[in-house]
Amino acid sequence: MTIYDVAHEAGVSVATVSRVLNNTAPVSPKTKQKIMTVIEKYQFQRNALARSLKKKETRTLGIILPDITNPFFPEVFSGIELEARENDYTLFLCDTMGEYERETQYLYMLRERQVDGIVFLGGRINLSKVEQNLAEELQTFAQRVPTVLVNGSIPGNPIHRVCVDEGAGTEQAVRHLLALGHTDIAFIGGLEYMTTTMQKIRAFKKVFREHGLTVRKEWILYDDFSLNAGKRQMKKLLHMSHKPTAVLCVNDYTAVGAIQEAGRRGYSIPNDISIIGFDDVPLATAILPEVTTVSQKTELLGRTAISILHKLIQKEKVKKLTVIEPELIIRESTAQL
Amino acid sequence: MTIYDVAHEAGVSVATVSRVLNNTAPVSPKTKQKIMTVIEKYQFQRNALARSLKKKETRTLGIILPDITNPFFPEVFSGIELEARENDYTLFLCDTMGEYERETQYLYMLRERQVDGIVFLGGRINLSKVEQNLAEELQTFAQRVPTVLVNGSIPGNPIHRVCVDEGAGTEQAVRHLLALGHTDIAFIGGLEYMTTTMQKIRAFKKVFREHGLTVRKEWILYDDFSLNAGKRQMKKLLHMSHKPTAVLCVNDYTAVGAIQEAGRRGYSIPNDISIIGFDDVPLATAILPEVTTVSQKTELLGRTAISILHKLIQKEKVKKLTVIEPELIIRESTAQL
DNA sequence: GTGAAAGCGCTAACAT
DNA sequence: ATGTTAGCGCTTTCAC
Repeated sequence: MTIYDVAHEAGVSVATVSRVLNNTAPVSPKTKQKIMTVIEKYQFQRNALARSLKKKETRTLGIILPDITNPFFPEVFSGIELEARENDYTLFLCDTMGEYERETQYLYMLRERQVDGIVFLGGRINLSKVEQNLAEELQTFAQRVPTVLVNGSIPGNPIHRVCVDEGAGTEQAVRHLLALGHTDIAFIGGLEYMTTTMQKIRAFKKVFREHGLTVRKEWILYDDFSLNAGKRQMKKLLHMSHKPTAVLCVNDYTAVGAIQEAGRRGYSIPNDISIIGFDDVPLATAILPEVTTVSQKTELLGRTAISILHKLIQKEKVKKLTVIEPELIIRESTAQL
Repeated sequence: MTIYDVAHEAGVSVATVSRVLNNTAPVSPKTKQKIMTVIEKYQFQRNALARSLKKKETRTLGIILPDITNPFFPEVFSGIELEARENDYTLFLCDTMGEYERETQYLYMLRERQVDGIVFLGGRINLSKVEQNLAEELQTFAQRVPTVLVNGSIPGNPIHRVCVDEGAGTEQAVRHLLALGHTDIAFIGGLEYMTTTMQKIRAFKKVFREHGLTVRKEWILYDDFSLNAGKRQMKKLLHMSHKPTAVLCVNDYTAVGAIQEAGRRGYSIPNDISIIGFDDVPLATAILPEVTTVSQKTELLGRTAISILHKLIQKEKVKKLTVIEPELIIRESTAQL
């Protein structure tokens, strides 16, 4: 059923039907009524494809992320969805499952589908050294379709982005530990070549330096971002002759893994060791002790990304970088030395 | 840039360009080459809107689910994505956040967008008594666009569905507990009017009946599906004069909540109380003790849903109901009485 | 092997 | 207030 069928059945022209559908010009109550009756009778729904083709706007957005299974992403997706809904966008969700090549594929696919904009999380924009061609590709893309990066960047920062200040968050965490009397602090997890990891370690070192302390190189343990990373590296730490009294983790997932491993080996958290996470995903309050962590304000992060993207789409002026201040959430996994 | 521009630049007709783009008819190597050159030079990408409008197929699917923040759903979404990708579908993700009204909105929206099919998880199809009009709406919808329901149904089962046999899974769990010597078993969580809850309780009772046991009414504790539900109801249980020695939880989330609460009150799991979850989300292995649970085989579930949907779309014959057998995963939260 | 042209369902400029 | 009509960018039939 098309707009023509409706027009015919109601004895009017397609233009008039279009007018009542879009409320785009005055139509007499009578004809309007006639048309509405037909629409309801046949449950007519217009074809968004045709509409978008003509209007050159799809009201659709692409979200590219590396792993929906990692609890951080559903949380920010939730914020994205909320804000998108308010602005009447529908979302394509593209999970690259950590493969950079797939990012490229999705980028092309989304352009073919004429999305009004995209938001890009994780993946290549988290690499401290982005391959030249990956960066260029994304930049070229961003010139053609409005794009915002979340918690990441590419060299030269040519693309709009919204970021949590992970350095500031880490500083808060370290200061908290210091205030509790800890100076033997280790850092667990995160791939060395990702900015999330680097920023945190940099901030960690900075605070130490300010306090005239130095961080022990053997206590900086790189790994991936998984639960098992936390377990593995905690185990390593616990085998050392000189053990830290507190450990900072790259995210809540690894923190939980670390806590589990410590518990399994008979250590009591936080009495024997203080542990601190990052992100504040629901998992952080699921375990005993509940994890002290740094909130990324995930919902706000998602909402902000869309609100910026929306402005970009309307060609409003927006500043290139929006920073979100994280917040230390003190719970049960940290204690006085 | 359109196909016309390409045609013009290459000195051929649009038909020919279309032919090489779609490989839909033989084109001489020479002209093909000319066209490819132009395409690469200008980075031409075709407009999927126009294409879909003409072909009456969009290669898009709508996924409607109640809460992407609940770890069960990202897991099945992952399976969905995997299978969708293999069949070249792109996904609209619609999170209703538990609001039935929003399901309706998304249903309409997806039809306007001409999706080739939808998969529907949770929400109204999980209600043991679906409101008449909600059921009808969905049924009418399913007649017009291929639809598959995951872990749910509506009266009369007119729509294709794929379900995990939650009853069978629960039976395995109860038998496991029985085998460990437990007969004082409680059940925690789940809204009373949802099928996920009902099916489990029914199976629970059935196994008890078979063994000549009866379940204590005061040990069946309804609540929602959250972590806090687990905490709340475990607390209640622990305040009773006669306490169960084992508890069955409606999902892993509540199981973890229950474990946390028990631990907080000084009970040792599984020594004092055995606890068993359902779903087998990653959370289940994140805590100490790792939780014994029933795997829903989430990835398989997602993949199956799409593979059925795909067949439906191609108008292949598919059986109305596909059942997936769950599997008991014995870990650390259950022990001999 | 290639081209001309109709048409997918809609919007919007122009006419009445 | 309403109708006519020209596209939007593509696929596909029908000619040649």
